[in-house]
Amino acid sequence: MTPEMIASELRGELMAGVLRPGTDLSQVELAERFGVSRIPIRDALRILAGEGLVDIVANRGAKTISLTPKEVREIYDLRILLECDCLQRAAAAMTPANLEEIDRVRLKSNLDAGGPDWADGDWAFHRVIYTLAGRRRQLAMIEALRRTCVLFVSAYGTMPSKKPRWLGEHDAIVKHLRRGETEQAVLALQVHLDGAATHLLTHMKASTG
Amino acid sequence: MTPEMIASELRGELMAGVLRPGTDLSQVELAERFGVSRIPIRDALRILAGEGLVDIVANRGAKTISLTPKEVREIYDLRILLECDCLQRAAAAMTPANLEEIDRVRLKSNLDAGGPDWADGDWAFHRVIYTLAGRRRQLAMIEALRRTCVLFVSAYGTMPSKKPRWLGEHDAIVKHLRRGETEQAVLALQVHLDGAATHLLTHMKASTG
DNA sequence: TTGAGGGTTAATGTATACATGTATACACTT
DNA sequence: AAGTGTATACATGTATACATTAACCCTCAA
Repeated sequence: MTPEMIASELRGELMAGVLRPGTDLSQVELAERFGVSRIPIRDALRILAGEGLVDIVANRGAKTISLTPKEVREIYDLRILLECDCLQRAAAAMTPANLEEIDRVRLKSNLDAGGPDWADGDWAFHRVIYTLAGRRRQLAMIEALRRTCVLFVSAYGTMPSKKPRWLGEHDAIVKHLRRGETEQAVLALQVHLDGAATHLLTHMKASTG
Repeated sequence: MTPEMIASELRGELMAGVLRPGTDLSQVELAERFGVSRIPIRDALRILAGEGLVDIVANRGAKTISLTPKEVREIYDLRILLECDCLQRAAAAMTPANLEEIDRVRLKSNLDAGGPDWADGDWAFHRVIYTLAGRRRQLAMIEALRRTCVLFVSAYGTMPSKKPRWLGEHDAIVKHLRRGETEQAVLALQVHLDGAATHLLTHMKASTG
């Protein structure tokens, strides 16, 4: 049980909605649970804090992040900025073989839609596209932002209600890419992300106020 | 000496060029130097790793980051994306009082130009503008990216050679903002950052190969 | 000479014990 | 009765000691 493994485990629970936003993360509890001392737990919490999933306050412990609607909106705006740029760069380097691969991943990810692994499948689709841009840091930043979103999406669990819409938008993006309509593909991605943001914000405001 | 204080101290040395890119950071050495045990040192290193200034490899220690020219280019591209967007949002919310404040900071920062505090002054100028956008996370991301750049800029120390150019570009940005020419201000910022990237890359390639 | 193997050394990683800081509850003052 | 102060309990922070890993060097054989 290395700190990385512990961080990975906690990250999974965070993103699956098991640990809801704002949950206290006690060092002693986690140490008992993972069967280690508090030292590697502290390391794991620092790792997660570095990823922006956990807030650490000196002498007062760690808790999972808790975002205001305004912050959620900002994060989605950042994703739009970074992901649309990534898509544009990817489109410039895209080959027919890439397009086939993308559509294969899309169809496979559709099978996960609505289920517990939906977030993974969705990300697999987006990632296979973004990877073509050859931008490691940008991809890492996008993934970090996406994780914080997933934490909240899972906590509210209302995405399946619009499953056909999300899948249709994925389809639209691929169609535009096939036709070489980069601008429209980028626009479709922007609409896709903006719609997800609006959807999440609606449910956040409705449930907590 | 809390981990935060230690991290802050090391961050300063990194950005001042005292600790050059790729330097090994021994826990025992740092512990002796700061007069604490290795535990708070480990915490400090994790904090810096979260900021992207230090790379930690399990069982093999920590070292200051070392970037390839390709990565430097990517980071500047990300800065262009995030900072231009920030400037655009800031321009939309800008009042005459804000413009005066910005020019005041600009003039003050000119005094630091070429000296050891140049990076601070430069950032003060950019930050006073970006803050108006009201985007905390975006600003934090920009600052993190900027820090990694400063680390390399300091290490090569060739920025003063083009001092008039950088100051002139700051001036141009403010002039465009004054006239309400947002698009041109954004373009000027893009040119400013791209020029800095090109300058740094030229010297990186020339000195190390 | 070169390459593989093992042993030594020095670093990091972890556990335990102790120190410090924070929160809660209760008594006390106003 | 409300607020403040204090004591106690509990969580986090740190130091020391030990375990473990990795790097380095030396030996030995091809």
